Amino acid sequence: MAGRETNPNFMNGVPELLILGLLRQEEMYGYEIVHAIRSRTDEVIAVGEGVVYPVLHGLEREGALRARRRTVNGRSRIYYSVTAAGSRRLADLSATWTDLTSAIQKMLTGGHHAKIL
Amino acid sequence: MAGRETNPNFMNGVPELLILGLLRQEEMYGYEIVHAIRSRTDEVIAVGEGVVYPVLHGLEREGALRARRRTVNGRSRIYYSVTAAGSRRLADLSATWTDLTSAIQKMLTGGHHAKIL
DNA sequence: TGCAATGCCTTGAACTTCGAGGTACTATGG
DNA sequence: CCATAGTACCTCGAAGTTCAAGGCATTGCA
Repeated sequence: MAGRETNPNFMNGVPELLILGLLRQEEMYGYEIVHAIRSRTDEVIAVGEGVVYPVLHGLEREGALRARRRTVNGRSRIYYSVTAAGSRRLADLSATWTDLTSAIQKMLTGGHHAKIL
Repeated sequence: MAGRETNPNFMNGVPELLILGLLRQEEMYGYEIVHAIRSRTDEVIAVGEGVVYPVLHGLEREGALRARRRTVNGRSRIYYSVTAAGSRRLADLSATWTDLTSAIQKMLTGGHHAKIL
């Protein structure tokens, strides 16, 4: 019994956050995003295409991204840009991420002492 | 083809990190840890017992934690404390976490511009 | 007596990511 | 001319976590 009420997968939405953050700065296509995340984080984070493409499609379906097909150098690419809804979503995810990291920071630097007995 | 070589679940080990960080400061038992995480993070993070107990058992099996059964107020509790190996593990996880957050921070504050074409 | 809280534990469902594979086209080099 | 590597899209199954809920036993309180 006792309704646990934990939080829904507190660790989620990071790939989404990264992708939206990237696209806010600059229009990009999937394949480019995969490599951009890798290089800009110096390999610290390396998500595969199997993560990026589904996220892209999901965000587009939700209206957070706008897709535009363009051909460059004989190559067909799908460029994504952030919509107004996407900006809001990004702000939300950013806030959540900030809360999370500062919570963890607080825990690690210790110094509370509120025992339960 | 093409060996993707992404990083193994870059988001993992956070519950472990939190638990080790907590126990480094002070000996605790499972049930207490669950509530401590909740209260010290102001509900931002709320992991359930289904997460905490398995992590505790795993860390003990690896030798990162030492368990000691004690009875307090007629209640049997299993107190865990961090071993030397546990401290090393904590240092590793902390470093990984720091790298991860600063990588994400870097991505979000933008300003790189190293396009791939 | 009955209910809530304490304290331990396990398990199945749900969700994410990983890793690999598939298709197609272009550029390069032998 | 053909083979290989790179670009660019996509999907799917296996693996790994976390969630939510439940079970069990004891103590405290009304």
